[in-house]
Amino acid sequence: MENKLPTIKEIAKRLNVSVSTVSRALSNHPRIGLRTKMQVQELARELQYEPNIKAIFFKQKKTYVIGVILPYIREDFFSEAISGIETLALEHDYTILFGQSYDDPERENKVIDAMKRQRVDGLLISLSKQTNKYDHLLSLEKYGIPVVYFDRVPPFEQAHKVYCNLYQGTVEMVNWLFTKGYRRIAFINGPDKLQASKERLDGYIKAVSARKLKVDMQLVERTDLSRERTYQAMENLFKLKIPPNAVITFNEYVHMDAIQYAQQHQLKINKELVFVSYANLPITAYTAYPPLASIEQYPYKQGEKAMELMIELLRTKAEDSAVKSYFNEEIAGSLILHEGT
Amino acid sequence: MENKLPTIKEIAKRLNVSVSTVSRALSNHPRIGLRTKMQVQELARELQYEPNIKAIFFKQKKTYVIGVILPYIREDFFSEAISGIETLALEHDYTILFGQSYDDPERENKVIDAMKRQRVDGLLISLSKQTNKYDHLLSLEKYGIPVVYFDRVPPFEQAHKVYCNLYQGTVEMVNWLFTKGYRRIAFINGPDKLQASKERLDGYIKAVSARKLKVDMQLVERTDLSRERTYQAMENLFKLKIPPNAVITFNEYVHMDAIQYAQQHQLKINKELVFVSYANLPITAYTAYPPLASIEQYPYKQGEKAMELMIELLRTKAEDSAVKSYFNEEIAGSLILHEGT
DNA sequence: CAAATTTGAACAACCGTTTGCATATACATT
DNA sequence: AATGTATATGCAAACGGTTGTTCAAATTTG
Repeated sequence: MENKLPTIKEIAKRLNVSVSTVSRALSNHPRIGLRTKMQVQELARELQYEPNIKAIFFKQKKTYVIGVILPYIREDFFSEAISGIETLALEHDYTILFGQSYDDPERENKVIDAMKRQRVDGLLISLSKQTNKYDHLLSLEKYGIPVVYFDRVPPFEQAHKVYCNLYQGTVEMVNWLFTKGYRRIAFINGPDKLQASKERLDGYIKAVSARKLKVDMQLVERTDLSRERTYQAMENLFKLKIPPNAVITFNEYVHMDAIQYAQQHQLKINKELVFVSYANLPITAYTAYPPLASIEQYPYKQGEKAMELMIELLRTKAEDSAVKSYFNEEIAGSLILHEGT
Repeated sequence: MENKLPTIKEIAKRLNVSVSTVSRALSNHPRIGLRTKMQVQELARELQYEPNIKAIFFKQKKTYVIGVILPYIREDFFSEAISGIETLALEHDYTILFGQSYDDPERENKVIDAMKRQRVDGLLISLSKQTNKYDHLLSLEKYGIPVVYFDRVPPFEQAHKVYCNLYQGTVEMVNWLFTKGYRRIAFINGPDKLQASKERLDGYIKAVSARKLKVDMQLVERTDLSRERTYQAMENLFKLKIPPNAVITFNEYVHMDAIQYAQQHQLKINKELVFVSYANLPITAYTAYPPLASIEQYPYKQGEKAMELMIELLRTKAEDSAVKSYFNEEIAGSLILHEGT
């Protein structure tokens, strides 16, 4: 029963020719006679022969496998991103090896090691929000495994990156709130370490100060993205003497937690205060209080772009590894207004 | 710069010994002298040698890679399932190769082929809802690549399966609605081909007839899971002379679409009619009208279980491939009531 | 018709590692 | 001194392919 996968040897033996002949016949080498070629090809078809890519890759020192590591596949943002990656990968005959870090640097390292052991051709990674040591990643590059970071990118220059710049989008969003008449705009930001937090904050400060207003740092809170910390942030904001009438949240998971807090505390959402956010996840359309506006971060596009760079890196690697410049691909986030505002 | 990954040969050359000696020294073979062993091990450490697992696997004819194919990673159900798979896989030193079918049999086959080419040790798959040909899958098993189906399982017996039985849960859910006083219970089912649809319907019919009531087939609708078809189903139900006062939806994506329809048509949700569903996704907690009750299908557990079976299959494969019985693992879905009912 | 050229196919090395078997010392035993 | 026996190491084959080189036969050329 256990039909072994047919090999080139098997074909050679049956046809009484050498393996090299079979190999060449299959790849249509001109030095092989027509008769032999036909015979080999027919038998191959008959046996449903498929070359053992592992053996070939092994020789070529390529695996055609790209590792992808992201924090939580549950988050729509990342499942969209991996879809972009996968689709492009498939088109170029790459396959993707999957791993989650669960925002835990230790697990992240474990997964990185597993991928290294599997000898992936390259690695796409969106960093855990806690990651602050980069040796594991850097060592990959030393061994010739290119790494492209996307969305959650490291703070240093020497890396290939794809991310969404939120600075301009944030400025736009704040301006939009101002034109709608909201003056007291709170901002619940994410973890300090993330570049994305810095960009958002810079945009916020820029937009507020452009109105010749002093930035009130009491209105700027921070959350580690846990529900508890978000509740805490909301509490701090709403016990202020003059509470905000608009809240910008770091992303829509924070948004939903903030909304829940607001509901529990009888705040009149969309009346006495409004919410705007980042990510523009489709799921919010189904929720009771979607953000009035949200900044689209194009996860699918980011994934695609990251994979595109990877393919480029792998293509040029062989040629001149001397030219060592880094890709730094910025996708501008854009403000999406939701219905009925 | 391009530090090649060090090989056993490299070490052998530097120490002027043979590769076999190095290999044995590293695996602590007793026939190697202490001095040599130490030298080899030290140099290995120094060069940060790591064995090329690909070469070893190639020899062993194992890859330690398990393919996972599912319809849409975006759906929480599947991202939970893959997390269960991944975690267990990692514990057993397996890595997972990822692919989505997007519910398209053609793409499904492409991905299956890619996985076959990559010579995965085994395949876990949740079928596309359109799949009705199984040759691609069956051919894998012929070549000794075990396949375990989860959640969306094929209709025939000869396959390893893990799924959630919804029959009993559905009976419970209908009974619960009855005790709450709802008598006119509609049912928006999913595609006929899915076993899951059949189970749900059987449970519904069983529970209704157990009350000595005649099953009114006007109350049973079907959707292909698209928003349009769900709207259509809702329309059919609510133009009945006596419209339902409770609706069971196939899953929570259908639920959310149905809710949207209800809102658009000024139906008084949770007043003149109530909704219950399947899947029990956490996201519904954030929505305006979560289902009053939902049947938990334990995606994480299903993923874990499927991987567990796979590990078992791979473990026993070597031994006696004669014993060819199929695993058929049923996990009972359970009714979860939501707050405030 | 011998020499040169083309054609078709086999040989062998290689990728990195493991492992059964052979070999070469050194030492102990008759 | 001859034999036996550990002990430590090397050789070579194997996994499934690719590819540069060699070699023999068939064909063309002068």
